[in-house]
Amino acid sequence: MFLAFRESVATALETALAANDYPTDDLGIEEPPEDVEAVFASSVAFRLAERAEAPPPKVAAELADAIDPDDYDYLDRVDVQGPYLNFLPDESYFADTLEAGGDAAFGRLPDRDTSVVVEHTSANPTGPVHVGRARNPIIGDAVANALDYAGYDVERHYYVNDAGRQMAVFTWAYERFDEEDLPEPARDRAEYRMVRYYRKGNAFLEEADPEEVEEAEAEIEAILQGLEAGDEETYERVGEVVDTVLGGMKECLARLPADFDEFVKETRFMRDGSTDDVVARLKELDGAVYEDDAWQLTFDDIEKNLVFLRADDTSLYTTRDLAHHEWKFDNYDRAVTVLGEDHKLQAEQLGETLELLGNDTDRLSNVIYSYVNLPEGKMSTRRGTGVQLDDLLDEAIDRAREEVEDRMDDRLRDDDLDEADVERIARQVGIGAVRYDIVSKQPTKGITFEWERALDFEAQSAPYVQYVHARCCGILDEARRASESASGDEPRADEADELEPVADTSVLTTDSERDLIRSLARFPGVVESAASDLEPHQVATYTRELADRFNAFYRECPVLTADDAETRAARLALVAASKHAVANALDILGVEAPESM
RNA sequence: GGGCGCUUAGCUCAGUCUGGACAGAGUACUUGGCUUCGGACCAAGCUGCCGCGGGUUCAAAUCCUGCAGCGCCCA
Repeated sequence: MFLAFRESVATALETALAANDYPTDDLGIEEPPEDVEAVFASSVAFRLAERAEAPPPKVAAELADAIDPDDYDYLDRVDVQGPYLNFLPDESYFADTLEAGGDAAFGRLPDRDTSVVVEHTSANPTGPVHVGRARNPIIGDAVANALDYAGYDVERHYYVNDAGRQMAVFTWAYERFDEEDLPEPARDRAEYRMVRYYRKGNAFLEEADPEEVEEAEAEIEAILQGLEAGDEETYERVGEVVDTVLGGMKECLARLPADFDEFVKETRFMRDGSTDDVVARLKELDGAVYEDDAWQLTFDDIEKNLVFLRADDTSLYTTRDLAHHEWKFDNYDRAVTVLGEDHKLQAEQLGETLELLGNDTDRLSNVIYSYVNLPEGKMSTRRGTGVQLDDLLDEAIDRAREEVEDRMDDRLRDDDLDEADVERIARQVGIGAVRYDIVSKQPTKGITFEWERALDFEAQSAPYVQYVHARCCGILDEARRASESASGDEPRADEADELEPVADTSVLTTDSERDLIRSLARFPGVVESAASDLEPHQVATYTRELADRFNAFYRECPVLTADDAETRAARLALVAASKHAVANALDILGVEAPESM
């Protein structure tokens, strides 16, 4: 309704402007401050004042007069408040919102028939996922979810850098060292076992006799050359290491959960010839030069050249990534990449080069986030410094479990939570809190990881929002049981929230009811905006507002014990809509919505 | 040295792209509220040179510019 109403307002304004011979390129539509009753407002009168040779309030009045609300859907009236035009919705706006909210898919936008590939995480398979990287899957997954809700056909990809020096070093180390010479793994899972070889290998290259290091470097070089030459045996050796480590990392990411439709390997674009093809086309470009023993590409806007082919004819990471991105363009309408700020220059060069190669780079967007650092500095898989994501999640779950147990005695509701429930709630709340904390902030802001802060369940956190969902479920559950015992019929098997299809909003008269329904109406607009800006934190900001509004409503308005049947039915519909909005908003954020907690 | 990003209440953050109605939340601190649908809740109070200086504008946290601090990147 929100989006349809915005359309109406835009059309109304445009028509009124045109009728008065004003330009229609700037409508100045905005959402007014909270204490103004309107859903939309326009500040256009400010800008027209000079041209009209009249003060803004007068222009605003003139425009308001030119609009007949009857001509536009959902528009009840246009108020003039000083220089502002305020657009107020009619009752059908609220009624339609309540009806739409009854659908479990509330907030999902119509199919756009447009495919998007979201690439995220793409961490080199060198070892356990640490917290420094954790922002990527959490933001990436939420971006993908937001696009999905906004009606795009979304594919989630993890690009696997299996052709670089890191993997050659890893493969060499894995074959070179014996397990009995390694320390115990921190955790009994593939990537924790495997990373020991990688660390040992790197330490060896730094500390061993120069002669031995030289020998090792020759073996590493041989692996790289083997990959470049398309040698099958080399692929298999490297592939074993890559797949094993990646297998463990997948398990870790699945705990968030962050799942992928496809793991796209870099070597794929070496083997299918597309990297060679890219190289050939790059050489033909005007900006291509051979300098300092390498083929490079110069740019107009970027100072730094892009080296795309070494003297020994080996390709570089970015060269292969160019082939990768052209493959994306061939298979998807749009491509979104979530990457750390350290890759920003690379990404700019990549975009420029794709453009020079004749691609339409408007189809490509990047979401860039700042790294999570420890108070004492950077995290590193190679050096073994940092906090592992697994440890953070375990700790979060442990603390959440303590909370659940502490609160057990205070619970008003006697729904007898058993051991399995406690464990479920601990997991939902613990992991939810970690994700919410990360996804609710602008990605460009730096985060310094601190245990206490990351695991704060108070504050504007996931549990606060999750609690609203559980409350809604509790009320709807009560309502269903009451209706079953009253009717004496067979228990209905369908959803509790389908109980009361009647949505007569005219009985919802208190401020808290109106505020809540207003917030509910905005939800599809929030989804739209979060998806088009690729900013899932907008959804997190919204969940807080919605939760606030719901709690205020809950306090003011008894639902099950409402004065009359109509009010009860309408309030139940409000609860059902709230439940759907909260559940779906949390779903976008990748946070579970518990039915009880 | 050059490029990019960040800087808003004691603390953690929205708001900045697209300038517009008195700059908002939470937390902390001070109060008050459970025989009533779930108190992980609600209500009231307190909290600001929006990093600093200049500019554009009827209007600047928001745009431009110089500077500082922090982060990232570049040989």
